[in-house]
Amino acid sequence: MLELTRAYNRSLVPLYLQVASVMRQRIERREWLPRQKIPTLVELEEEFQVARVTVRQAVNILQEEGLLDSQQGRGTFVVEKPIIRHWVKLATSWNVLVESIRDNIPRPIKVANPPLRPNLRADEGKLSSKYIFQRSLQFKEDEPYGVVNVHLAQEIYRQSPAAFRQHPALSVLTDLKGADIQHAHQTVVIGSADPTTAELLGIGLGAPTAECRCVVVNGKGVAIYVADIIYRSDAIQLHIDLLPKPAAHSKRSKGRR
Amino acid sequence: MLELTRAYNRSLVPLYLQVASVMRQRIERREWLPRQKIPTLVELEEEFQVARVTVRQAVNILQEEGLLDSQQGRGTFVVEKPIIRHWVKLATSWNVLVESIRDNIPRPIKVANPPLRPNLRADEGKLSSKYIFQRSLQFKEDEPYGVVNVHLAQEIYRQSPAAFRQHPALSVLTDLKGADIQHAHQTVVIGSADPTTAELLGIGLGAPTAECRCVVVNGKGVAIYVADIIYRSDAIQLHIDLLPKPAAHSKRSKGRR
DNA sequence: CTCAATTTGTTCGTATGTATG
DNA sequence: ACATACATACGAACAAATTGA
Repeated sequence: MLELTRAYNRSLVPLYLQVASVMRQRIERREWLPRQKIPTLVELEEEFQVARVTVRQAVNILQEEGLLDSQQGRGTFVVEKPIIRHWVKLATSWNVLVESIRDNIPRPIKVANPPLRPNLRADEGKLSSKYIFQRSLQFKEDEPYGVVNVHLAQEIYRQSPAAFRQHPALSVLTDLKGADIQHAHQTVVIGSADPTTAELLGIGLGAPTAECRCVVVNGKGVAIYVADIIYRSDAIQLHIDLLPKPAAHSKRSKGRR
Repeated sequence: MLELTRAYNRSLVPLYLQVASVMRQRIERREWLPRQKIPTLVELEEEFQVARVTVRQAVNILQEEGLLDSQQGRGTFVVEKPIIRHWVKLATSWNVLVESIRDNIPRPIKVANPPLRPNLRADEGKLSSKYIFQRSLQFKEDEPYGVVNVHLAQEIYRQSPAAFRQHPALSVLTDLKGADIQHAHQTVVIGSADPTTAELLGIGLGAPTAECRCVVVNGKGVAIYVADIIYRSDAIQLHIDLLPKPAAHSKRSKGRR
């Protein structure tokens, strides 16, 4: 390393990976457009203040990811159709959530030592006496993008075990008569992949993830459904309508389509 | 490295960093509680299948982050009050958003080469003829946690330049008469820090971030306000009420707390 | 066609970081 | 703590392909 304490030092990850993620971002944000020639190695060296070889390592990574294509003597180009994920839109309302789940074909995963009960914070609801644990994987185009860990109160599970084994728990829950759903909420934070998740999603240990926790509470304040859903960070997107679009008469409860 | 192709190989990040992020996660998720003794080095070696020194490197990192405390002969312990962020709750409705911003004291940042106009997708609205660009930093307890990049249509800015220079654009916009706000939406994806953002937020290049884009469209379909807000990933949390809680009389506008 | 400029690709030597046993 | 192996990063020099004058 040089004598210079550079900005990159804040991060412990290798330099060429840092450079690669900045370049990847430029492609995803369409600052570098498909088929376009990106700056030369010399220019990139200067911009990032790194050696030739380091830029090359970064370019190699993006080549293997199918984002860049280098040609000796000509330059390095963004490929014609860089694969950019962010397909799955996280639901922001109950109806949309249930609808989107109904189309899913989650693949169940056997789990060796299932946790007995969810790790509930006090404000999330009271614990039920016993829970059933299920884990499944969500796929899109044969690629796993989400791990679903569901704790379902046994009293609920008992009402229709067959259905719960075959279909997503949430949609069964919605159709269930005696569920008495009172409240449902979801929190999302950015986390990092633990070994199990990394393995299931095919991402690196510690790679960024979106951790969604969805809790359904019944009339007695008991959490009957607690799901921890972990998405790979590049698979999801969240869309929030802050104001209703047409803003006609601001009807609130307009029948559940 | 051994001859073994191990799971960790999926990630190019150094092993000890991967191990550190798993351990950090356990503390944040409260699987390892404050003051609790964590597994011994030997146990960790076995679990992660890495050498002693590698575990120690990971522990060192978490010590410097103020999460762990090792005592020779006794063991390694989670500190009493591990600093866990996730304070800022991302707004999911217009009113909440405006309210939360009103309390903010963003610190304006000079920007050398401001972009002329926002990079709008077709479905986000039509471009206005000219925009004003502003950048500011959001702080909590003297720590920066968010970078706000705002494009404000000049026609709007002109109506109250003084206010727009002093207050958050969104709250001024809300109070403005001639704004004709028709629709507002926000999208959130997980991204990674570019050099500028990394510098401003004091995080590593390529460290995970939450990228929020908030667009306000007027009656003519013109985007009068386009904000790109980049948060450090550990500072924010998103809370979505899927079903209204008490469902009593569903009072909506109940005075500004 | 040749030449020179441009640009990617490769190699060497050295220093430091990472990971193992 | 030590010896070993491999990865990361630097600077510099050189090779090979492309382009346009």
